[in-house]
Amino acid sequence: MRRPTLEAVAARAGVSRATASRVVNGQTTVAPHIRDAVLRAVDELGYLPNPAARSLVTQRTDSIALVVSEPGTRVFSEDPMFSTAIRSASMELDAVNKQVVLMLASSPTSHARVERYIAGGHVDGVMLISMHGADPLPSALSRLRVPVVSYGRPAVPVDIPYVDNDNVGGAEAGVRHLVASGRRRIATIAGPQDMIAGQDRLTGYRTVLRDSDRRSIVAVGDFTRESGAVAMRQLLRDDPGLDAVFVANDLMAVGALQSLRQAGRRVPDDVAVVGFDDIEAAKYTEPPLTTLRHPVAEQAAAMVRLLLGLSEGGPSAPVILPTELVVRESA
Amino acid sequence: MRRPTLEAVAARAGVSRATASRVVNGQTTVAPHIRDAVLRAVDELGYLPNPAARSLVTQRTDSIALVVSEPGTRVFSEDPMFSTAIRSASMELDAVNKQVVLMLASSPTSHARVERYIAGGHVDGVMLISMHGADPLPSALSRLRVPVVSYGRPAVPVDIPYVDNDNVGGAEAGVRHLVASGRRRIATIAGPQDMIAGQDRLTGYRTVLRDSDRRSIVAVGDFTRESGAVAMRQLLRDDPGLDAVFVANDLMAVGALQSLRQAGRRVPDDVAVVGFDDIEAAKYTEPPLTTLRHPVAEQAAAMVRLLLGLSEGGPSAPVILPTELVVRESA
DNA sequence: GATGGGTGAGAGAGCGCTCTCTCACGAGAG
DNA sequence: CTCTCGTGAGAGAGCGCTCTCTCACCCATC
Repeated sequence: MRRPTLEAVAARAGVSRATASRVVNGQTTVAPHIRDAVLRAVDELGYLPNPAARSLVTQRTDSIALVVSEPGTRVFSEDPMFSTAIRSASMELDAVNKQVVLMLASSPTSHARVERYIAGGHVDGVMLISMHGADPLPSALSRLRVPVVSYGRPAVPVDIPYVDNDNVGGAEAGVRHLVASGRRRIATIAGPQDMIAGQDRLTGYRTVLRDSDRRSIVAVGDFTRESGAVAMRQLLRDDPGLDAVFVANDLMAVGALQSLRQAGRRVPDDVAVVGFDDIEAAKYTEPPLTTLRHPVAEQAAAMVRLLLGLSEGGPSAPVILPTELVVRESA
Repeated sequence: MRRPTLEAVAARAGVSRATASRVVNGQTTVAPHIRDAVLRAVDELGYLPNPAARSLVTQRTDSIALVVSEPGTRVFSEDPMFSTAIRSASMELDAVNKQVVLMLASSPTSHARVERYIAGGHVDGVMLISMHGADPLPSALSRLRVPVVSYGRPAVPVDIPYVDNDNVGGAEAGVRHLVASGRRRIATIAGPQDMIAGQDRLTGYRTVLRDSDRRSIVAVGDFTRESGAVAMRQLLRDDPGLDAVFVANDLMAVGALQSLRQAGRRVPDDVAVVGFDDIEAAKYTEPPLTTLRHPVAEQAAAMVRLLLGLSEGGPSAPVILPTELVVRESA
């Protein structure tokens, strides 16, 4: 006993399959009483259109791939940015009745699989969250004839519209806050330099330090708490006299705070700390973290709109969202 | 200029469409030289099977829905359990070439949408992450003729195989640890009582307290940091003399630690704290958190295997995974 | 009263694939 | 040398839907 087909609905309503199809798809060129008859039949039979059959002829799938490329296990699970972005994009797509196909690509094998999948026409569009510079996916996907947008500026110059936040400007604002509060020796824990966010936030730091005649003191982390803790210990060895540190994301700032505590430095009295992202956890550190807020959910939603607009020939200019300094107790 | 079809491949290789199909689908009843000719044609044309056409006849979609039901915005984004589970399930499904369709259902509207989607035959199976007791989805989905498995025991008794961790046993171990270290007045911050994890962890707490002749002191949170902070303040008001608190998850424990700090209590000297989950952040609290670890990734992977087994008539007995006490400095 | 245009419904051709059924052919047995 | 059987390849039906094309019918117009 299989599922009812449109044929069955048409038969029950006493109309042709074509008319039933028109009603199901909401066309208006159907007389009201016929329309009602069809809808009643749909209801009685519990009819639901077969998506495969529909896709076959319409050449649409009504689903969108959300590709998260090269997610380090820890980072993906721990950094709430991912889940926030995924959630927001998902809700935005739900609203227009598109489904989200989630693809996590970490190995060359899985990159190839993703590429084949997209090329195979399983989805109508792709949202790419790719942070890593060496990632082959942005260029690979941009060659396909599927609309692609990116969350964050792609690391390699490639013709993909994207939505990003103002990483440089945010970093500048954070470091300027430290300068303004009289800090002299301002270090930074930078993010990975093969990621745009890592690069840009370091650029912002350097710009302000240069303009205010201070020396850069740089350690590099990989956006995990652990790397933040390690980098902070190294900075304290390199320059025991530092009195502030700008950390490229909150997760690393959490690690840095722990290292400072273990080294006996008081925050903010001895060392001021500014983070980046304003994750929820930033309110619960000891002391609460001064950081730069950027609208992750809005960025993801904007990305969805960009993608949907693209399929309708809309504009494909990058969207850059602003960043806001949130002052708490750490600086 | 559309994509090459199997017809084109067959023509190029000089065989029938049926033979080309056999080769593409890896059947062995094809002579080697013909097989090679077809594969060469596939390669030259860049042929990829049309998934809609294939699904239409095979009645399979090779994709699995991952339904996260009723995720409070904050909890979903902040609790790393979700991303860990999603990641693990996704990787496990990738390995068998199944795609993950992610559906977040939070409102009655979206519940209906999910149900229609599943009933519509878009997917071959469903993995349900539903924590809320009043959630209509478990029973709704179990009525469909699609295999369904659940991450965590469903709150309402319903015939869905599931994988869960030993919440009761874990809570007992945590509280026993507090008893063994000589704590007298042991409170708890319980999780929401319409969630199984909330109920079971409270049950474990109560059992041990009863067995050791202590009085229960209970506040209830909703698994967010904020609610943990609020609950802790309330407990301190209710019983200023408490010397330990068992918190039903780490996120709430983070909030509780903050409230204890603000109230001037030292941890663990004045008040010992035990959490639950062992999220990464537990290592970075001040002081680091003693907690109960359970294997989220393994639980998700086991859920995938359960689902895949189900479609092949495998067993559908619930799987319960063990929990382990991780002693750090907070208790 | 004949003609023209507009509207609503049906007929039927595919979309690209899988799979059953059929058939051709060659080898081995009698 | 004929018959049987097994193996490998082709023919063709159909999966369930959309959409174009066609046509019937009604009303307004001259």
